[in-house]
Amino acid sequence: MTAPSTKASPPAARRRRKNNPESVRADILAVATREFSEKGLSGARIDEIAEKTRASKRMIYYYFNDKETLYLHTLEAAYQKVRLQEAELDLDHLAPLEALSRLVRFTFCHHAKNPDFIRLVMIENIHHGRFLAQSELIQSLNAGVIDVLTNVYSRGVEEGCFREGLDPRELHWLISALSFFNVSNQHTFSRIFDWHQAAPENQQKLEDHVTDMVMRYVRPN
Amino acid sequence: MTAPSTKASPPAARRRRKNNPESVRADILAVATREFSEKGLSGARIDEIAEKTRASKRMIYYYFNDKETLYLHTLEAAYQKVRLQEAELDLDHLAPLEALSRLVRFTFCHHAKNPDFIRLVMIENIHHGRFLAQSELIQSLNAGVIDVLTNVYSRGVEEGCFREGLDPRELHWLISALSFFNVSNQHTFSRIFDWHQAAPENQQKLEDHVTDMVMRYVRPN
DNA sequence: TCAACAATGTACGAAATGGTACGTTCAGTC
DNA sequence: GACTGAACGTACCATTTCGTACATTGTTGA
Repeated sequence: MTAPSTKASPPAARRRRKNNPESVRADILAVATREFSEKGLSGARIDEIAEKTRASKRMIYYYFNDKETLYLHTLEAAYQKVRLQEAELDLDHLAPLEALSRLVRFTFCHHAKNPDFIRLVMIENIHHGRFLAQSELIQSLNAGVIDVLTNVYSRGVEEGCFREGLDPRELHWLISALSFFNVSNQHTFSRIFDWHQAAPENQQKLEDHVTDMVMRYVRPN
Repeated sequence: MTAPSTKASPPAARRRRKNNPESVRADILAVATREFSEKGLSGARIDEIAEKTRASKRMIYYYFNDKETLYLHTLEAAYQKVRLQEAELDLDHLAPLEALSRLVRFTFCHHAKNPDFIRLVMIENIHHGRFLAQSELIQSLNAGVIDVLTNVYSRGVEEGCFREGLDPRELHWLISALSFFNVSNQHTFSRIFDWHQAAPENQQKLEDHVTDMVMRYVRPN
């Protein structure tokens, strides 16, 4: 029975319940991201997400209608975050060689630093991309990535430091593949070949190899 | 009440129940492979596996103790199958360039033709490779892969058609990454970039690019 | 000030799900 | 042919898990 201090005026110390929809929603989404990325759509438990949230299970169903919708929002939020980070990359003022090399290293490091995102994409692929297909948001977000590469690549071809005839989309595919695999298959690869792939020195080596590989692939002759 | 014909002698037409342990076990494993690779460890349902089997749920628990053990056996069987197919590859009598190129194409095609295996590895990575770690069988199976590559690579270096200083294990990593990603991320990549990656002509293009990329990576200078 | 709607807590329900108890049939041996 | 252990079927149980009904509290605008 803590007396509510001066009923409605200041956002004072303790109130019985402070409504804060946006924060609750964000909190749920953050917890859901961890849970889904860790255990997958079917492995994650709504009750467990609820427990780890400041809110209650009721709130999950209040803001997101059901488990699958929550998962979809999680996926969308993850893609949005990625695009925001990518947008910071400014390659237009760099020479093509330098720009491409930086893009590759950025992608590699970015994936390595965001395993949650990678895992969500893995999980989404296990589900045949069925949720991603429902999301117009994600579709629209990803147009720009290819544009950046197209720009860099065509500049490079003009200047003669890249060979002709490559498709920017396929180039993006190659860069993605190497950067993605580094995170997605780290556990099995490390265990099978008894090689601590996550160790900083090995990560550095892989980053160099991946960059080197792409650069060798695009250079003339 | 079909009268059992001449009680015990010939393996005649219809009997009430024909005990066939090995076949039942194999059947369960085959169904489990499909279910686990399709829906993951937590997504697959024992009841559903049982339904799709000629046997009953009781038999699953009879031969495999619980869900996780069944999953582990599924994983082991998948790895075994892969190694058997790889063993058919005979590269020792080929020139290094030809041998490496063939190895890359083989890996790429093999992965493409065995999405179940790829998906199981994805799922295993979602579980941090925790089951693979329990299996001495899988650990032992995978030693040979690197040996083959080491052989080809060192021959190539001697003959001067490969550059020095590369680590066969890292080379294997690169080949795996490109071949694996082609299957594992097909759904999200196709959907995001509105590109039918699974189409034969695109698969052919990717196979060529991947091979090309590896060959350019190892060649001298 | 007070109605009206938004936000939240509590308790519960129904179905799904992993696993088991218990009984029956098969197949080889003495 | 009786006996024994392996192979198998049926029915069931205990828990988990998604989701909801219902009551309550906060907030905002007229």
